[in-house]
Amino acid sequence: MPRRGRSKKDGPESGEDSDEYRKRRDRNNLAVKRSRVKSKQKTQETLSRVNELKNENTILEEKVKTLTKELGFLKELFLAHASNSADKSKFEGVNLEKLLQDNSEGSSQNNT
Amino acid sequence: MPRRGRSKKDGPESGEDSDEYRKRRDRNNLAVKRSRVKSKQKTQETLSRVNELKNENTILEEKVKTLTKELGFLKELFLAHASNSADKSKFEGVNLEKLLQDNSEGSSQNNT
DNA sequence: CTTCATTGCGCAATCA
DNA sequence: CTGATTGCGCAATGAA
Repeated sequence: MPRRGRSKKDGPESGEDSDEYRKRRDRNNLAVKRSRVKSKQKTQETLSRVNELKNENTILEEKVKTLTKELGFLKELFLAHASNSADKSKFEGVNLEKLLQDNSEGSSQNNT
Repeated sequence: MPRRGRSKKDGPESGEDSDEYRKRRDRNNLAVKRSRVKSKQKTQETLSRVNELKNENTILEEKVKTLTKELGFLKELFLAHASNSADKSKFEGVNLEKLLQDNSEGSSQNNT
């Protein structure tokens, strides 16, 4: 809300004569320009960020695809060999049946 | 550059009397508001997009991590079994040595 | 030429 | 008080 608490004349506020006024205005105009330049830069950076993230994303998706494929391949091989060996239900004590079933969501266990 | 080529009076351009002028101004002011609202919306959407992408990214990175771990695990298992079996250099005719070496870059082959 | 959209700019209010 | 932000209107210009 306008801070107009002055009736007629008790002190310059915005529309002053021409001395300090012009000086203030010029200063502010410069500040405004600075601020706007900064604002536009930020906008551009945000747009760039979107592109960066899109690219990272694409790369990661390809990676997931590749890894999934490899994993599937190894599992097939595994099962095939297990069939030929009668090791079916035990392979180093690993639950192959469960492990080889699906890898969409791996059980996260830190096995260093 | 300002198109002010008029000396005193040759035709209304921007600073007209008050009839059409005000009407034009009001219309433009509305258009400006519309435009600015739209602009701000777009800015917000871009920011949201950044967050969406960041999230997708995090999820994908976790997925890669998990898959990599699983793959490493299977490969170890594979090698271990191969050692105990003397199948070392042949396992269904697969180049285990190469396959199990590294999976950072899988050979992409569409095998439908 | 007319209309609406976009953009640079200055003013004033407000924030910090 | 000072600079930074922000809503707003004006005018130039772009686009249809």
